[in-house]
Amino acid sequence: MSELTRTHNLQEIIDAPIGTEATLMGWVARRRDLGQLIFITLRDRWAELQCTLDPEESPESHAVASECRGEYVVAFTGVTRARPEKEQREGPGGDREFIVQSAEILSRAETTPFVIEEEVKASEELRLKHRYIDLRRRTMVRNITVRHQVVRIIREYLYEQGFLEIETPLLANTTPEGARDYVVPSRVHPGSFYALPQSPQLFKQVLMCSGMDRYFQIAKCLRDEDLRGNRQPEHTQLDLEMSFTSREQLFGIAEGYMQRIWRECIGHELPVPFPRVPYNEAIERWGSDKPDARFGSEIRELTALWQGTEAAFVTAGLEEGQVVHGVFIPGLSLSRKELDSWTEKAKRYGANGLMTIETGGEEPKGSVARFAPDLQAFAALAAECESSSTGTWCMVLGPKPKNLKVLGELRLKLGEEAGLIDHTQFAPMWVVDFPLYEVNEETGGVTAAHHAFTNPLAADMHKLDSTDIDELLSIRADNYDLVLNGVEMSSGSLRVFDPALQMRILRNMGLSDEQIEHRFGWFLEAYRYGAPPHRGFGQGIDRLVMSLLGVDNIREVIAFPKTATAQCPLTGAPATIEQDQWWELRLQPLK
RNA sequence: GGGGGCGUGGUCUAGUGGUCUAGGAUGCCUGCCUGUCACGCAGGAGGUCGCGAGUUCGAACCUCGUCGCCCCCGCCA
Repeated sequence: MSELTRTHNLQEIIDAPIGTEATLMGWVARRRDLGQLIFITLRDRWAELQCTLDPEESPESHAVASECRGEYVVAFTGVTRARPEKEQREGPGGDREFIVQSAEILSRAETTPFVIEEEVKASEELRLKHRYIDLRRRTMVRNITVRHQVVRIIREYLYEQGFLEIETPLLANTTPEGARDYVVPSRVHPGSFYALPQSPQLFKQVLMCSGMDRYFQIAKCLRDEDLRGNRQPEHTQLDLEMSFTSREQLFGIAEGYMQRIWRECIGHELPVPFPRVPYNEAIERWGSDKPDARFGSEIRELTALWQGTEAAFVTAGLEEGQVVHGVFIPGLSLSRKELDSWTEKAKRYGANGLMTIETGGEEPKGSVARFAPDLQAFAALAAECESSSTGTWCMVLGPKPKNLKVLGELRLKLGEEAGLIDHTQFAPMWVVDFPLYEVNEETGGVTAAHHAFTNPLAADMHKLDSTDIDELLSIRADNYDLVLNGVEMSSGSLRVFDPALQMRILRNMGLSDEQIEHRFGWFLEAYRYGAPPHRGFGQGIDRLVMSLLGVDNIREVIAFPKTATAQCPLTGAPATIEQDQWWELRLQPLK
């Protein structure tokens, strides 16, 4: 092979003055052989450029180009020239071509398993099996590049703010709660196992006890649970923790880098501060702790509008103390068949049925329009909520919590159906003050809703010693989720830094002092030698990049993702191990 | 753990019991072509219809099992 050196990448030669001499290297994206003239579209990570091989210019190069096939790696030496007037094209490099004076094939390529094109037709499985080929596609280059930019911006921003980037172990201990752990057998200690961290939670809190003050890490988090379109067994998280700081200061940090990311990556200005919405209010208004606020149609209580109705089932429900809630979907009009399908959906979410009233039309329509005591009132309320009275009220009758849950789900689907969601918009919000505890279905007692190290809200601290389950469940935590377009982006809290308070919370969860000592002893001890108040959060990087790029599959923003069954089609992982490895680890598979 | 969808030349797909000797597009190979840019034109090669069993005179097509992929619920920060 020759001693050629690349002088320019394709973006550099496109940006250079016409007439620049260069040696280019890249992949043959396309070859157009006109018999005499041959055009080769060269591709690298940066760009694509048309290279012209004219036998009158260089017979040798032309001969080499005749041999070139798709995905051959070539080196071209020559000079850029302005394209003839009529041959100019829109887009980067469309004004020029590269006249090749000397050509060399650096590497030949077999026919690829699928065609490299933007609108990729190959199955995802095949793309993953040959991911190195898939990653040559412009969209994948863009996704991976934007991901890089996101991480770079986060790092730069946090360095400016005085954060220390500190690594924590991957070989750690099993976490007492949460998801299933990935475990790693210890050869040195047969029968003992490390667990791969579900997050660096305990380490980062202990780092605060060390006085590290402002910590962050771009950390891999691992959990052995079933996968989804936006879940992978290993995902990347911005893990962050700060001492001596208020909630507002912490929000300012997150808003700072979010704003910078959106501005620099896609030129979109996110207004700060993001709205702060208490958990209880989010549930009331959107029926969800992660509301999609890109559209209105918030949930309204409509019980009053049903007083005096002739519909027996409604009257009966109201007498039992049930209530009516609804969402108004502007522009929505349901056929008989569509209504049945939506009713089916509502029932799947737990409702007894779906009541609709279509307003704004000539005739009153909808499944319960004829029972409405005052149709005008529905139209008027619609106009007040959505500044339009043309559309459909979708209502459910039942206990309030169930109504809110059902409508929370329906609202999203109906909003999508009615085209109310502007997919170019971003609606971030902080949802704050979640319940500290939730009911533990197995024991009937309470367990930590988020994790056991979340500090209660100061105003609710006095309820901690209550023996009443409902009282305990009403305790709010000093925690917060960053929600964007209905997706949870990050989650964090003020941590318990008083060992005595931590004990009370763990005891409320039904743990004995022995269990607490065994599971969290080392951690609680760290808080006995001078612990600062501190708070932090973890932010999912994969989901952030998905949202930024508007893609709905997490695999599109990860270079080497796993399949839905947690396998890697490229490497074949996970795989069996050799007999001597079993032996060395003192393990054997169960029959 | 449960439910649903898919599996046909390299790739994407048509085909719902006999018309299939499996069609198309794209890719690949050969030839022709000096301004193409999804180049064009002509010709050619390429298939265990995921795998196994069954039903049937006859199966890409129906049934059962199995494997793989995707989506949803459970689960999961």
